[in-house]
Amino acid sequence: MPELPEVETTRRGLAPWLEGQRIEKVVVRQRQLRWPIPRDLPRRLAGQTVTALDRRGKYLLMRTAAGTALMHLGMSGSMRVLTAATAPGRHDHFDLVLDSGRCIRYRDPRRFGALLWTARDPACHRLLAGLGPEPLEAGFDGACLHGRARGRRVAIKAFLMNAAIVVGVGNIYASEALHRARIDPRRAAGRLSLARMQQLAEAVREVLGEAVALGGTTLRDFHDGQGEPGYFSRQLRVYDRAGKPCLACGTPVRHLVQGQRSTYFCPTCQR
DNA sequence: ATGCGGACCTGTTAGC
DNA sequence: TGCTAACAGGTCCGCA
Repeated sequence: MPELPEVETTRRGLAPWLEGQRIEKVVVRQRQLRWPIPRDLPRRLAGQTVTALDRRGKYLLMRTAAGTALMHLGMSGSMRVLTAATAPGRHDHFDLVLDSGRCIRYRDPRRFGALLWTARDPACHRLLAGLGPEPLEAGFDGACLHGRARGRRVAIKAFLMNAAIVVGVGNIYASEALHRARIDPRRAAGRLSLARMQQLAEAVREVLGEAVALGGTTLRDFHDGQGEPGYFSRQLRVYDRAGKPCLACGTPVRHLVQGQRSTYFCPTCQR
């Protein structure tokens, strides 16, 4: 479900409720997520004050003086602000109960998400250490894409979705960015000129930036911390539009499968 | 080093 | 109407 814009939307929605607040306790109902929630995590987090809620790629970093909780929403995760008394549902796997009486509840039907703890600099954590640049910050541009693509034969779409190259671009925004940059998703990454990579970097920034501004994309079930859907869905130009006219030229949008993931593109606009 | 396929898990929908 | 298969927004890991 969540790509960078959805995670950032979640972060922005939760930050005001978390930052400066003390965590009274952590209630774990289901430990088995992508990795088991560490047994000592509730003990380490209880009594701590949240100094900041940050994001790195699709990970949320909840910082405290004792260490940092890493949270990932996987494919189907979401987090909401509730009052602690609200009855939990079947897939509500853990709660962060605050002194204020609020409760940040994590829900994830498929359990591909994660809640982990690190007492050290989270940037050095094995899951974060190898991540590429943030697409909406300085350090990401066409030159870095071009440089990293040298000699590589992977399809540009898979390349773009590789978090070691750039973080935050998932299946929806990869198709959207390639359409805006007019690049065929099947092209070998190493065969694209610097100029085209610059267009692609710009398209990635544009798509993700607009999506963040609209609160992300809700296709089926994404909702922010307040339970609101994202409004970028309407801006999607190719994703989930197979057979419908390309909004630029009218050619029917094509669907294909790359590496077990759906890709959508316009065979006329994208070369 | 790179690239590919499988693995993790549940819910929803398309098709027979 | 009911069953089954395919598919869904992620990404790590092991193997060739």
